[in-house]
Amino acid sequence: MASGDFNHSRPQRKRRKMQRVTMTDVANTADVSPSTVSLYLRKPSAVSERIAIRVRRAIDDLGYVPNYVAGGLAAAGSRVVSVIVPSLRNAFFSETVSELERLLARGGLQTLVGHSEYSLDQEEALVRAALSWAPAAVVLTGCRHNDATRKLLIRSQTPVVEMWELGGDPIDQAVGFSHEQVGRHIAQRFIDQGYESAAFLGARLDEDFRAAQRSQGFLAEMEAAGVPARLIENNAPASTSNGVRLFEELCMAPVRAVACSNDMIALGVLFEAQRRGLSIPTQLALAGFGDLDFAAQMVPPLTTVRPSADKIARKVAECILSRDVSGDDESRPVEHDTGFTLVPRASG
Amino acid sequence: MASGDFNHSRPQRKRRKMQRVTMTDVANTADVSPSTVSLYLRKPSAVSERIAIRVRRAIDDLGYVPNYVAGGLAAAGSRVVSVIVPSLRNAFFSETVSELERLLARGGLQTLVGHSEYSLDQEEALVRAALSWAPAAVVLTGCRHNDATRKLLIRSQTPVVEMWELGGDPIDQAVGFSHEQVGRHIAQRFIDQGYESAAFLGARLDEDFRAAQRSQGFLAEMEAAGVPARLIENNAPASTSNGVRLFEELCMAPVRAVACSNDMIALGVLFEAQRRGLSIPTQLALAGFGDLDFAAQMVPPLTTVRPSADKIARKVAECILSRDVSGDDESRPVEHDTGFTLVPRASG
DNA sequence: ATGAAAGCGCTAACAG
DNA sequence: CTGTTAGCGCTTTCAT
Repeated sequence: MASGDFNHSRPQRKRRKMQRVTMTDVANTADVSPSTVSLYLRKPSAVSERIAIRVRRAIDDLGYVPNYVAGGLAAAGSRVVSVIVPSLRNAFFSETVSELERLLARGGLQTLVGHSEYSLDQEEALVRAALSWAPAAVVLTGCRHNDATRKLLIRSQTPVVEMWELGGDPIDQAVGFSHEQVGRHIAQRFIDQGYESAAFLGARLDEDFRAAQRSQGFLAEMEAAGVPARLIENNAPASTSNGVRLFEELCMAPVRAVACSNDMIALGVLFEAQRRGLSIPTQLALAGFGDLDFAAQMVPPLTTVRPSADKIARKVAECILSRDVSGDDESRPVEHDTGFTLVPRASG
Repeated sequence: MASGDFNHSRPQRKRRKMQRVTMTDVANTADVSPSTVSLYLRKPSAVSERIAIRVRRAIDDLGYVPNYVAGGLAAAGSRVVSVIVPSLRNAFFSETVSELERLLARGGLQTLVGHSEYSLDQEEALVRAALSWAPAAVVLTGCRHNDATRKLLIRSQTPVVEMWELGGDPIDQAVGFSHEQVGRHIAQRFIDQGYESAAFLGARLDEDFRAAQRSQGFLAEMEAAGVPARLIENNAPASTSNGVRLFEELCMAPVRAVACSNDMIALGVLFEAQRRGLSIPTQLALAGFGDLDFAAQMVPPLTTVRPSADKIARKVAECILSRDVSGDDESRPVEHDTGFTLVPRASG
């Protein structure tokens, strides 16, 4: 990525010189010095009650809103955390971002989101932009990044958390689980049930490395057990309609059990199976990944894997927040395994 | 909200005084003045090719990453847009945020997200935090806000876009459609089909004002047509499992047609109906809202309403981006109706 | 416990 | 086209 890429200020909106209320205004009104106001804001207990009252009044009267931008500059580090996910349309990530935002907000941190559309170059661009905010931390999805991204991040000294995947060598901290193991567990379930043939339905496997790993684990385990298993894939998003499409393709040469990239795909399979009069699990066994809300409601309920998105979010937040108070370093890199749960249900 | 709320800098991570590469460093290396570097970054065409080359080299050699925080301070206005939605778990909003983020990024704007959990007070807190970033714009969901929020926003002179709903009096710009009309259209469809009784299944109606308006429109239209219609509601999220729950409650006194808060709820109804052996649409007609991906795949396909989340996102981005270049003011407030489409399918 | 002073890294007139 | 000069609003020693 060339250097000319960051033009951080195109012709800007003519913000009229509105006299924003500043800390100095507050100080004047309260008849104290600006630094005292600053101190009060950051550590109210450090100023006398008499002054605290005056400052508080001034703030309310004036409707003062602090300027984090200025604060960030002075303090050499803003209170934003940049979170970069492949896609917000994906329920896993929107769930994680949602929980993360909530948790970080408690710690006084603002969440900056970006989505890479599963592109490593796009990710690099986002990281570049993120670093321009001198963020308190950068959260990335997965442990596969291009070289420039890694270099940028390491060089910046910014705390980094990679989430939703384990196994690469972490830049700093990693929180997630092994997707290959997920695939293996599903395969094992199918093997235990005695199904004699199987397939994995995958979407965007060349971009979604985690889904690819699940498929690989699945196929490997099947092969080890001597159960014939195929991979059907395409490059469309992991949606229900794509599930229908993938399953249609699979039906040209049917199998006894099918594992899906995720629950959305599985939902598509369920519908298409209904349309074709295929009974689940009698004629076709079905498994998904994600344990999204509807999985348990399906008819029949879906066998799936619960990755606990919020557990990941909690752990990530913890990494960031704790790092934030203690200046501990050199303890990295670390991997935190949040595990996953196979949820056996009637579908397969 | 009291004044003590914003402590924008808790004991901060001890960032060692790492010598971040600054613009001055680049200037020195390239043997030009800092302002020339700044100019090059913002308007490459304004510097001579000779110097451009030197600067570019220096940037690459040094691995310079611009500091937006400093830039924002100097330019009196950062290039972030704060987007506040009720929930990111909701597919409508994650879709909108996703698209918005993409579009704004093109314009060099970073997206700051916050979710209010459908609470007006929470929203106020988020707006307060957002304004601390001197954002280029604030995007809110819906047109219902508390007084403090409105005051804060108006006072700040920040461009505001309220999305996903029309009908209130906009603070600045509004992009969306009438949810009441959505309800009426669905009702009309049911009336046209000759169903003699109906119900609306609603989740969180006292917090989700938009869903509440859909229910009101629906009920009003039904009443006008003399078709008996009931409202079944609870305070759980608008999920598939809640759809099941609401429908179970409805089944104590069945009706001929049921309209749902959204498609997730409708999916729950479909499953529960299947379990009870109720045939759709023969015995029960069903309609949703959202036209989520799976709606068209359901068995039978779901009659629903398509709000076009990305159309909203596009229009919002347009409002922000265009405002950004031309300093036009005083043209507000404006409402942009993005409309919606009733998508009739086999379910009802 | 409070204040004075010195920047943080960059942009934006303005001069040359 | 390039450089000089002031800040932007806040935090942070360091005195008092």
